[in-house]
Amino acid sequence: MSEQKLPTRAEDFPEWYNTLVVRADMADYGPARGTMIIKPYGWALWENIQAALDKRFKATGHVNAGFPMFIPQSFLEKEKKHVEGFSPELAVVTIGGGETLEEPLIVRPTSETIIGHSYAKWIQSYRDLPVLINLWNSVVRWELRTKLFLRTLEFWWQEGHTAHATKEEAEFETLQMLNVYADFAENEAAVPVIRGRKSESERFAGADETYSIEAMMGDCKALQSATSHHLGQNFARAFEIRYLDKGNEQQYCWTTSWGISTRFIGAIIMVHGDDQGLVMPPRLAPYQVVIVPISKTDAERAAVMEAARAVRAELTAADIRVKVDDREGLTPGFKFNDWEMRGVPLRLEVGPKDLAKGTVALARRDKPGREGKSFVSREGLAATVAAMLKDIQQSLFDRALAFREQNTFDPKDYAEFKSAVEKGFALSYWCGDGACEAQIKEETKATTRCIPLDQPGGAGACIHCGKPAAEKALFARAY
RNA sequence: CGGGGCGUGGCUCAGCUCGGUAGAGCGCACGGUUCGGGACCGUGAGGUCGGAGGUUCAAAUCCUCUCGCCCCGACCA
Repeated sequence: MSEQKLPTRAEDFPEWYNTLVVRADMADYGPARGTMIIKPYGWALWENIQAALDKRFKATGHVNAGFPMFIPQSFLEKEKKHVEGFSPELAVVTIGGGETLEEPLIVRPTSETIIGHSYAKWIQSYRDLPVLINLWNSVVRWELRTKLFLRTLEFWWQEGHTAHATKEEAEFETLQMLNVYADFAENEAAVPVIRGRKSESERFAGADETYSIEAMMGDCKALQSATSHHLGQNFARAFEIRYLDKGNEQQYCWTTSWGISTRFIGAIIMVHGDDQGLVMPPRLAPYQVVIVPISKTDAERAAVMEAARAVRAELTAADIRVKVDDREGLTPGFKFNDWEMRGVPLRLEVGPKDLAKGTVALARRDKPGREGKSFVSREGLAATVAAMLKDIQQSLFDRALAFREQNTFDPKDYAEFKSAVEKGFALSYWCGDGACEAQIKEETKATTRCIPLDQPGGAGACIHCGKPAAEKALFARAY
């Protein structure tokens, strides 16, 4: 149950987020610093995210498997850049069963190394390729500053790991999965994203190329929402993942990895949420419709509850996820606010007046007050509701896209650039030089989020150093 | 790790300066009146005041140590 008054996004966005996540029953703090408990309501959202993604992974030929959480320390050390990238944030087990271990075990921060070990054993011939495996698991990274869903010591995610015979196939896979993520984000979560390539400094430790989808949050900061890595032959060489080609020659495989995490829940919250609370995209919402029965007398209550259950049955039959709020002792007004905070896309009210008229009241979460409220006939209700959910889904996407475009700038010079990244995204020509990038970061706190795949074409001068630049980069302050 | 703040019922906090019977609001339980936008009344349960040591006739309050958490700076899906 919820209390009143959430801080507004305008007055304190981080506080709005922290309060909301806990109040809306999405998650709670774990007892160990930086850990997170995902509560049933939050996990229900994650399950819907998983289902939407898993369907897409299967459709592109992938299969799921389970890999160990513990990785021999020596594995991490086999790929040089990979160790360097991850060693500061590893959790290491040194004691097991009361004995000091001969070789410490790493709690997986990601599974490239143990995958590499296995693929080396499994792959002998070009006939064994490609290997297309996905893992649903949790990983541990010892972060210093944590925030529920966005950065915690342990987080849940999926990591895909594939091995291919050629560079081209691996490249295709990397971009294919990037597109899967973009499709999921936009069409399931109603989160508009920018697909792009990471700069060298933002690249995954051990990758030749990292791609990401980037989204704008309600405070105009960027959130990397999923990544897809072309690992080249780096892990193949480190772990001896080789195959015999048709000409009977040993070749190193080309591998990829790609992931999206519970962090994406943070994106959903920060993209769609408003000052009333969460706004769940209908396609992923744990409950798409909440029915609030309204009655005074016992007789009314019995009749209203019967109608509520009948409506639930009708909507459930149409594959709509419905919750009847039959809690006693709470006023309807309280329940309205409660479910608005939890972000249920559509509220359905059934009261004595509706029974008399053969109607129900519908209130859209995306449109507050009278504007979003309508009274509709019980006839054909499932179709009415389904259409409205579809409309809400679309309007959430449209609104988020408009917001991003409104806050994305094309600065003419570096002075304009500086104020642009204070306010939102800046799309600017950039020379690609790491030192230049580092200076921009120091001066503005903005980083290159990605080099968008969709480029305007042509060329220009780097927004910072003025050197010739072939591509525009997306700059923003980021989570 | 550097700087700042805080630990008192489930939650938010008051009490500490000036030592003397642990408080409030919210939440929770029960009873009643309510119910189409966050209802109200009554009754009640619940705390070794983060921990250890010290000073004192007496410590939430004073002293010492310790643990933990939050916020701000260097790394990150």
